[in-house]
Amino acid sequence: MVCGKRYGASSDMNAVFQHERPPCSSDVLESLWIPTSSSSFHGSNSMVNFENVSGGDSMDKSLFQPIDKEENGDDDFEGSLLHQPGKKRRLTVDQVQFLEKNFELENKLEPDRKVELAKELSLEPRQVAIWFQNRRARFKTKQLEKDYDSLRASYDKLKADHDKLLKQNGNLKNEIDSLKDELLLREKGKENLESNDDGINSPKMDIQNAIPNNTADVYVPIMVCKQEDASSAKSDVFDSDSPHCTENHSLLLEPTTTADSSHGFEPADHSDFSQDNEDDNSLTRSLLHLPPPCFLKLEDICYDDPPAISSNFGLIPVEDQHPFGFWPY
DNA sequence: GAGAGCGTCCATTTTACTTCA
DNA sequence: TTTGAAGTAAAATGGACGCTC
Repeated sequence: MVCGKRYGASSDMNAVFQHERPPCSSDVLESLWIPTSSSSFHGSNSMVNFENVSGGDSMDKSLFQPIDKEENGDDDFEGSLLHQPGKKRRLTVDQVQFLEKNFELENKLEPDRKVELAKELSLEPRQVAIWFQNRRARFKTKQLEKDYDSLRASYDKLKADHDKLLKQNGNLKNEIDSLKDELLLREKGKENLESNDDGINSPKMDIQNAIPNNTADVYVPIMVCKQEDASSAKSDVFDSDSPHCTENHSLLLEPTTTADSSHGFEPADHSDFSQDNEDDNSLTRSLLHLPPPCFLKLEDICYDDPPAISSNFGLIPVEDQHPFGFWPY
């Protein structure tokens, strides 16, 4: 339990007051409930100016005296609101209003202030203390309700954002799957094409013939490109009559200078491929089983417009490569 | 350190008052 | 119009706990 904690005067007190009314619902008493937000106060002890609480000089202290016997309807009314054992009386509108003003200034009650308020209102100090205590409880309840509403609104907003992100994630996954399917279809079509063309003048034969026997020869470096780029590039290559078509068969392979390599090259670094799941790796492996690339001796390559490739082959970031695997410049 | 006194907080009860059938 | 039950809000109570002396 936390004792002695102080509730600071909330800036929302007016809002609180708007929802709270004095314990009176009769028309006569309701007409007396006129919240005054511009009342002036005096004194270093933050006490509400008695005259100003209920509308100025016209309001005298009689309003804080016991209400009329007939209005009260109490036969044993003694003309005082001082505590009477066994009798519980509701505070008058003006008393409540006066207390509200003081509560707005300071929701804690110092002993001196309590006595002074009690004297002003013709109440027992104990009654004033109890009123402040109950008022703090009501204020706390209101604050809890407000906090709950605020938290609820935040939660709803976060949940909406979360659901939106989940939906976007699902859409992206679907897009990835569709792209994978498309890639597989292209690979299947390629294999079928190769099986039909197996024989003389097949690209495979050309490629194999183009592989030099001397692995120590200098080969044209290769580029690594995106999976889909490689696929599309291959399609273009095999469908093309371009004299440079064979250059692109090395897209997925890197040159190696190791003399003991049986083929003179090794599979390209797969780090640039999607590594999210095993499917991607299997796709990559399947791509590696495509027709061997064509390696040309450097001196055999003729460039109409030689690119500055010597330092970029194999180093070009995947993202920066041309989508079709051709020279990016 | 123990304890009395006083305060607040909290849960609960009591009471006043309103609404409605 | 009167009346009593039900509901509500506020006043008050009692216990637990913290702080000071």
